[in-house]
Amino acid sequence: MSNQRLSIGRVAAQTGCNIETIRFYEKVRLLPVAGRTTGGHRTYTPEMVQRLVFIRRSRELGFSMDEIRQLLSIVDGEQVSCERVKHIADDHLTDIRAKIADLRKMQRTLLALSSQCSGDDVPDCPIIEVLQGAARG
Amino acid sequence: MSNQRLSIGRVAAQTGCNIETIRFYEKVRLLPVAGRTTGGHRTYTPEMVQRLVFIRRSRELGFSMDEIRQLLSIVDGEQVSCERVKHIADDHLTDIRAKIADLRKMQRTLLALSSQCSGDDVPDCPIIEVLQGAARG
DNA sequence: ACTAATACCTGTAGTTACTACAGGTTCAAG
DNA sequence: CTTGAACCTGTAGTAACTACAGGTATTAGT
Repeated sequence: MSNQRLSIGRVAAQTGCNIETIRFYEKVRLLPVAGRTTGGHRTYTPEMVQRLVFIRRSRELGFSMDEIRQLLSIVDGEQVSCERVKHIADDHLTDIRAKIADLRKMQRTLLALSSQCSGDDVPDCPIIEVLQGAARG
Repeated sequence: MSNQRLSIGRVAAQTGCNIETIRFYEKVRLLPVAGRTTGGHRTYTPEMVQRLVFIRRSRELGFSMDEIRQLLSIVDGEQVSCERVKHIADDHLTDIRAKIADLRKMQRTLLALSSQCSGDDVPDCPIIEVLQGAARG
């Protein structure tokens, strides 16, 4: 492979992203169509690697592909608008808060149930009873 | 419809589950195959409704279909083993804790970034900078 | 230059837990 | 007996990938 164009395997190794995922991002147009060698293997410029890093970091922060698309279109635009970025981030924070609240509710209920459950090999299980329809506090 | 066998629509209304979901649960064998009228409409006994309630409650607590299958097989068994139920519940609690931890990490990072972001219509956005590769504290 | 090992290619199907049709049949009420 | 609502089957779509199968390119070593 020529001097600075990288193979997909090297990009994967550098970014910690796996090969199928890189191809997948191209398919769903998060990444631009890669260049090709004469034999048809994909080649990547440093800029594309950078973009992939951006995508991965965004995913790590829980942004959806759709949100990432919006972020990328801002980055690709003439100038970045901090306002629009903040809006996307804050919406996402609201989602995260809601998910945490849901999980905590489950956790509280389950902890309460589990603590009433002896864990012995007995047939009377409070967890099952609640699931089957007993009222809950 | 005869005296105590309910139509799928009534079951849906009673349980708050939607019709497609009920059919789906039958297909994936969380619910037993429903009876049929001569014309082919599904009919449900109160026991089946009960089972659906069980499934729904379990889903509300975040149990996966697979975990629910395990819980149901315990319920269907000769005798309920509180030990096995508690084990499933406690594993699930571990999952929940991990998910909450992940979300909180995202939340912390995003809050830090968002707070540095003026939200003005300016081109210098700290969120974008971090996503593009600046180091992070 | 040749060969073998590894890397890469395309395309499809599977994952979770549903939801949303399309196009047809049955049921319940009047 | 008709109409409208409820129901039927089967397929495809959602999110974000992952895992093949079956074939071709590249690269390292001789």
